[in-house]
Amino acid sequence: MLLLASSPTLTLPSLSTSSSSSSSSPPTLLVLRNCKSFNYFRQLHAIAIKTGQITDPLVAAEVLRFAAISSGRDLSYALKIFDEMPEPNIFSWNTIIRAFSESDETPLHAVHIYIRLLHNDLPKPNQYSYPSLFKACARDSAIEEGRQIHCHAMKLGFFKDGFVLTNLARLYTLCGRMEDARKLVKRSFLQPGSEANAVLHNILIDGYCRLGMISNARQLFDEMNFKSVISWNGMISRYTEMGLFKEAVDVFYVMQVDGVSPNYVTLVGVLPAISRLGALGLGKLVHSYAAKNEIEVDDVLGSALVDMYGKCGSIEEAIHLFEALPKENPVTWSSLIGGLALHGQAHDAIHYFHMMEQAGVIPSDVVFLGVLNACSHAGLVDEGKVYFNRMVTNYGLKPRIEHYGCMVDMLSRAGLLEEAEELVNNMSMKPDDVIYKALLSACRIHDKPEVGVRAAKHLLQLAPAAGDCHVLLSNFYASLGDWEAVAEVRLRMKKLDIRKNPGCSWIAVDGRINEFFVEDYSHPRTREIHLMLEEMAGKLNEEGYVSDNTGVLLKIDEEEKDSMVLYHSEKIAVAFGLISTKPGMPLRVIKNLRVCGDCHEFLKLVSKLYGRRIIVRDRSRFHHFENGCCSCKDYW
DNA sequence: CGTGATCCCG
Repeated sequence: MLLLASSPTLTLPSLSTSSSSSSSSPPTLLVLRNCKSFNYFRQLHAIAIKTGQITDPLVAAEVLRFAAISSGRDLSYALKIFDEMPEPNIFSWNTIIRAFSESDETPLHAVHIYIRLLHNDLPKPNQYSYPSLFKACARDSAIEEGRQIHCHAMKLGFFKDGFVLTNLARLYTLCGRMEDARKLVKRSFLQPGSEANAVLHNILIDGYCRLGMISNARQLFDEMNFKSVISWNGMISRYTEMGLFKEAVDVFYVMQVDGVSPNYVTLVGVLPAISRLGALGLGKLVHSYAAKNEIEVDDVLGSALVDMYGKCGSIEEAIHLFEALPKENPVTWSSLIGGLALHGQAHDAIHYFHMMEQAGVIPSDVVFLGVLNACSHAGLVDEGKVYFNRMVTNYGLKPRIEHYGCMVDMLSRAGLLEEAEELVNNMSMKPDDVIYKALLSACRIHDKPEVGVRAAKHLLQLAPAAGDCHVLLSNFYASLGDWEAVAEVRLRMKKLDIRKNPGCSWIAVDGRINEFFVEDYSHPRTREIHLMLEEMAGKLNEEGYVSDNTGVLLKIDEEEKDSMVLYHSEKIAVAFGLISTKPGMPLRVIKNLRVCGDCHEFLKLVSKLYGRRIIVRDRSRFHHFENGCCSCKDYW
């Protein structure tokens, strides 16, 4: 009974070797399969040895299984058990091979064991041996070993086995050998419509995407006439991963036209793309699809939905949905806190952070990014410092470059340029271009030329060919009145063909996304849009609005072309929204750059004179324009 | 006694 001391609630099989041992299946086998802890397992192992049950190959295999591939595995213990087996059968060989193939430290040890297995008087490897071996090679990028084992598998006749082939394809794609992987598909003996063939193609598509060869991936995808729902999910996720959000959403549509029903993973995969596009209508559709099709909104899908509502401008919905979700997962919290930060609701973000702590959930570094971002947008410098310190001292989290980015941005915009620069100089890693951009853009507003000149030098070194950096540099020198430096930057841009990022805004109307660039005349209703713009300008002028063309005159505008600010993309998008939606309907616009000062004033007035809520998400945050005011309180 | 492809917050 001493053995029971450490786990009194568990029931052990009887130690007596009398009548009960006559039953056909040894009780130890069942108990082993349900065993949860390693301590308890060692007791069972001891019992199996004591009772002689260990000589039963099934019991021995199960003992090895637990030591080798259960969650609390112990590889050296497993190897000891394996080496003490008198004549391990092929199941046990496969188990120990798999155990090492999944290890982080010595995956190739699986191959060493395999070499032992190749001796004549031992069992022959079977189709279950090879998937683990290829995984082992993939983990170690051991392409030469992989090739040789590939030959063995083919010689033994496993060229029709789906699992052998898919794992082999995985090995080749993970090693970047797309040609070899492709040959495998071409010469495979798999049935065209079989599941294994779909898996094989999915692996290949994933391989092309990993190498950035998205058009090869898409071509292969289009050629598949036996796509599984996983094939569709994969394509959607890969597009999203590469920032091709429109394409992701497009595939999501086409899959449904093809008659394939989206499942849980489809929704989780497509939501981030919808979020980035700010397509609230489509996001709501996904939400109701989940409800109608009894797809459970758990913490993962729930977090994706909370993120979507936040990024699509409906922070109230995000909060409402959050309340109904399980709250053990830090991702659920960071989705909400990140959303609140985007909307400038810093006090709410901090409030939820405290609730998270009270709920006993350990915050991740992403949660802190949300909190710091919120403090930065609201100018809460003291609070920002408190949470930055708390992250390090209370939670032992190392600040990443993004955290420093938030802090530098927060300090700079609050006018504390010297303090910001001190932080940059003392941070524990090399500052990147994002950091110097934050510093430099604030130097212009707060008139700190010395700090700015130093930041500009660093920026030119770090990002010698980036368009947005040069715009920033030009802005900065222009604010100093240093026209020679401005000319120099512009000459450099011309010589190196460095271009500004084209400004782009989009607005969804009736489920369709309408995209506008600066001075864009390509939309079918462009004539009406420009008449509307002129009407708006006239109406605003009566109210005393004077367009602020300074940016244009100084040639320091963020937009693509040096044009009249009246044709900035967000103004075009809003004009289009006004003529294509019912009076009183809110307008939701997404923009890829920061809103300029003139557009900000313009939209404030439009919200008042046209009686519309205008919700604009720019590169860093939301602006809710209503009745002549903006939610950012002009601090952005 | 058993192996493959899709999955939330930066």
